[in-house]
Amino acid sequence: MGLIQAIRGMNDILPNEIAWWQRVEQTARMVMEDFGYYEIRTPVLEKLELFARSIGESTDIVEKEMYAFADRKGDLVSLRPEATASIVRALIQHNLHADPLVRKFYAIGPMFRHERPQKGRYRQFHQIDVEAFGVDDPMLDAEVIYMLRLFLERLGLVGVVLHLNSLGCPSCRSSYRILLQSYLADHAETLCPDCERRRHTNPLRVFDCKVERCQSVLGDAPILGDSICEECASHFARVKSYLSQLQTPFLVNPRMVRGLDYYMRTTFEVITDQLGAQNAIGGGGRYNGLVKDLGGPDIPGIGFAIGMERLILLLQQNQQVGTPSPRIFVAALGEASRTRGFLLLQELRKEGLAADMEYEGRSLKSQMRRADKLAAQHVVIIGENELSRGEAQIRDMINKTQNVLSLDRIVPTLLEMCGKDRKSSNG
RNA sequence: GUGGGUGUAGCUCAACGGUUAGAGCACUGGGUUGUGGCCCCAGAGGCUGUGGGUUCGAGUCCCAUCACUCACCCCA
Repeated sequence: MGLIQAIRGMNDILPNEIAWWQRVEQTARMVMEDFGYYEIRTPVLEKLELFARSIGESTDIVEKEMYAFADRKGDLVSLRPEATASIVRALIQHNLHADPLVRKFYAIGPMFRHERPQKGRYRQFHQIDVEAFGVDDPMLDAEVIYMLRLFLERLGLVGVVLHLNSLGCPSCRSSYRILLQSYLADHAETLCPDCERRRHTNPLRVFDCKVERCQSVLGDAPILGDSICEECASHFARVKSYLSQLQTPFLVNPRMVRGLDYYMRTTFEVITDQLGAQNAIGGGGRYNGLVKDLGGPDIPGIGFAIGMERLILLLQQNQQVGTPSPRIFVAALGEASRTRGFLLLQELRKEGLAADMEYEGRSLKSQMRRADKLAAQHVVIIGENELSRGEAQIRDMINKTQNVLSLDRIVPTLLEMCGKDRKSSNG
């Protein structure tokens, strides 16, 4: 089609799937707020520097995936590729850390990364994002992970595994890095070209490689967990202990490395095997140095993000959502009846009843068909005969029964019949 | 950014290089003076993604381009 289309990798979310989004968002809000999180909304556009400094100059996200450009004034800006940086910026800018009550935030909204689209990967995608500041205790690490699990459980998600790791702190990681680099140097000729490059730029990332040769090399590689400092080790041990006491299953994955530089100590990912190549539906970790690096006070932080598209794809594979609500349909025959029906329709809506009609004066049969398609529970039929007597018929579409009522009793009667659940929507 | 696959009706898909491009579902009307689902009949709906080329002739073959899709890469 030569017509204007949506930009590549950016999708319309159409009415027939919006119920999924609403359910996920509502569930998220309920769970997060029970845990003491407050919603925050930050701009989708930020100064480029914010992302470069927080995520890391040499990460893939910053190097090649950002929607970055110069605005009309010449300032370098970018659509946000993730939410943490913006929330930290807002925290610092508004001194939110000074308020002991408001240090836990959640945000829901679109993110942008210029990658080649694929199943579960889009250029505009949506995240539910959670950040908690000011607490270094592993109790919070465990609680954050527990909340993530509870959220997914409440949605009825099955078949996902929580991977857990500790990346250590900057000091123990740098000593490990040297260890790993020398090991990789010894096996340099076996590595794939990508890993040969990564060996210098970001050796930890070699663990993510899916090439078999590389994985076999890594079998004997030094493990980060063996060389983290005592403090980090004990932090990690306590996280695991709390999780066990919370009966939250996890899989320690010493090879899990995450793609953003600011993570340290606890990191985690929720993995599925049902989405093809894009197997992470959520992930996060601790980032104690980040607030300070961005010019704020030296306070710790931890958070995670959930990919809504991926989550919903998974839910759709295993569940169904109903279409909303009780509906009343007004069927009218003849010009005067149509006018009366139109006025009645608006009265019903004013009373909070979901109702609709056929506006184009089709045959009664056609109108009944439409009512059936809409799954209307009741149809109000106003023909010329009824109108002349000041009456209408109410047909119960489920029981196939029908009776005559005077027009002025229609609204109260329908209110009584569907009043109880008129605001329910079975999601 | 690199590779593979696919673009035909609103949707799912047919059509050996050869008349006027078909089917199912969905839609509209009728079968029933004014009553839904099932059934039957009829109708409407297409610049075959776009632009070039080969050919007497292209939905079909070639090139380009755009989009979708899967994978690499990376991540949510």
